[in-house]
Amino acid sequence: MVGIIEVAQRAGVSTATVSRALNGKSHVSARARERVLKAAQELGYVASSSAYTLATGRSRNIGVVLPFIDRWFFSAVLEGIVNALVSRGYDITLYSLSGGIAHRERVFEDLVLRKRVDGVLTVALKLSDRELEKLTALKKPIVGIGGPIPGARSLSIDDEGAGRLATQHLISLGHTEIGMIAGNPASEMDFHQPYLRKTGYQEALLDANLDFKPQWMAEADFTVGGGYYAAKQMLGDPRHNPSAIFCASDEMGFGAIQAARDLGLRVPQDISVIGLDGHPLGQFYGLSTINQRTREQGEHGANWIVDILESGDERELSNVEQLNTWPIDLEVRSSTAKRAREE
Amino acid sequence: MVGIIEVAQRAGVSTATVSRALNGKSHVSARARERVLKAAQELGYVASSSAYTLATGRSRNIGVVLPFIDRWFFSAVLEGIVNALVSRGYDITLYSLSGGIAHRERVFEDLVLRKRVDGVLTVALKLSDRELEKLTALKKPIVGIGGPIPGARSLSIDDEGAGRLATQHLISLGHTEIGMIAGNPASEMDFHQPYLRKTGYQEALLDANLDFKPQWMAEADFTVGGGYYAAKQMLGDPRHNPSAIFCASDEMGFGAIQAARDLGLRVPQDISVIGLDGHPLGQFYGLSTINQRTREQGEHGANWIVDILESGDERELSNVEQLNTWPIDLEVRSSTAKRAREE
DNA sequence: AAGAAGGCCGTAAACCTTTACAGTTTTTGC
DNA sequence: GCAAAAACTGTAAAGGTTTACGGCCTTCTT
Repeated sequence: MVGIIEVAQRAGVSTATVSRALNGKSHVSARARERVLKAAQELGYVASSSAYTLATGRSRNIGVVLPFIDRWFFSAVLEGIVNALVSRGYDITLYSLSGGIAHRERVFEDLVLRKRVDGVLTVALKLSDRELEKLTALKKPIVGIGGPIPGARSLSIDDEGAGRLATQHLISLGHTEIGMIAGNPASEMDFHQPYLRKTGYQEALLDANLDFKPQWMAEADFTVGGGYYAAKQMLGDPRHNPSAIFCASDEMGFGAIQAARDLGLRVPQDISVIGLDGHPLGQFYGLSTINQRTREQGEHGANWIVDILESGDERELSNVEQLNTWPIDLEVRSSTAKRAREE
Repeated sequence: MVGIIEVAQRAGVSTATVSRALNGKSHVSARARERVLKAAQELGYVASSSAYTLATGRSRNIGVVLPFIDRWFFSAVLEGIVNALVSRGYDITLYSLSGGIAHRERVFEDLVLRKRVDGVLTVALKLSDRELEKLTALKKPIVGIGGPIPGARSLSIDDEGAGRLATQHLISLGHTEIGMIAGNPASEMDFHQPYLRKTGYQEALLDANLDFKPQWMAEADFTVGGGYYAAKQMLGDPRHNPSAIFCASDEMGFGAIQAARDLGLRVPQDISVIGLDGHPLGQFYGLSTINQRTREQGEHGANWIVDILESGDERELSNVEQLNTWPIDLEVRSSTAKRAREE
């Protein structure tokens, strides 16, 4: 294995100079730098990251923690994070919490703390006081994507506002019996969107003086399956089926559309459906939605944490509560239309 | 920062004993072990992974390289990999190649080689000779998932056989004009499935003495969008539209179903569609498919590489060509039916 | 009871870098 | 051309762990 010593010998300089030259530090003559670069090239030298980390205390590695990977929202955020991080020269270490609660404890206790990462990016996760406290004590910055983190930085859409906007869109089309398929907080670890989106929906109804029936509120997984079953129950009940549904995610929306079809209802003539996400499939199924540009959220969060790390300002590393609100767009397609139901 | 020295002092032993006790090695008395464990617990000690790596040359970290993250196949494999790896105590470092070719070079040259990972898991990727050679020289095992890797271990379905099976299913339903939407090798980095699945399709036609028209073969992205546009072209041409289509991925299949609908064709009465993957959405759209149990492939590949690393046999670390064929299942749903078209 | 065997344990080297500090050379200003 | 400043370079310590080796203490055998 070729180390920095071999490079130094071949270039006829000391290891200190090699290190400086290779890391682009100043205080090294052009001539020496050139020779070092040449020697390193010829020997195929590449520095050992563990020795680098041990010596500097920095790993150029960000830990990313998410509850799931194979659901669209999470993989899209992750894609954005990875792209941003590699282009800034950082590695990413991936932690998924889908293994359950004990597993989660281990992730935060063991892994994150082993001087292994310079910072932590969480996606749609609420950190416990204990977890937050640990990270804070270590002066490792945390940035949360998709949900506010009390006491730390976060980047999130205004979930309540999004719920309100989606509902208002339906109201503006003349709908008065509006259902919602909301997320199920318990089944989704403990992120925040379910509650907030529901609140936005209720507020919009209240503002418009519209009725709210408990039968119009269902809780389900954030998946196509969840949306399908919930919509089937809601739409299949002839006593009080709504004429429009707001789904807390696009995937639920796809399920709802399919459920409507299977019940013989036409979308949007018989039933309007709006989702929330900006899933690429939405275009094909004509699903109206609130686009939250998920991948860009990931990129932005990743760049943010690197900015903090590279600001050179030690104080920046402490966690401070700071919420960055990410803009959203209403994207109207063919799954929502004017209310056509006879009274 | 509390290190091994503090633990040793508190436990009244040497650092060597602490290390041995904590790593479960022998040659340490029960009494000493107990005191060490207690001291470590009280101090909240957790070993520095970089120092461990530097001293042992092992990182307990596997590099995972994939071309995309936010496409279903890849995120599903990744989910499987992550689950298997964390439960065996390994970290994962993620590399996505979606940044382009220069980026790819960097991943393999810089990152993978920095003694940073103990092994590499690639997903649906063909390694260049150069890349393979580098890894081989370092005695780091490679396992490829989803495609054979010449000169290294790989785990893959029989893509050709899968293509044949899907096509034979359509033939068995009486179809004689069978189209295929195949992958576009150029747009998809350089993995192998596109070509092989196409071959299987052609062989099945040949075996059954069926015609093959060039208009029945389209190349597209492995996405819903790709399938949609390709199917629309193929089905929209009244001169030679097929009565069944085999799509090289389920997502293409969803696009094809939607295209058929938009053209006023009923699935499966007017047109049969079969995909390949086992995408969870398939259930909702009734897409017949070849299920390749993607997530389990990821788990299996991950366990395989850890087995190699922990076999204790140094020779195992060298890469040898070895192909493990992963079984597939035909899953018939409602998108394929007996040919009903009048002659 | 003496000697041997073997289990425990500690010392110190090794892993590979970065970087503070000190020393040397070059440049600059007059 | 000289002194001072600046730029460059080298030595060696530091970073936190693992582990080879040698020494000590038990315990067993005869």
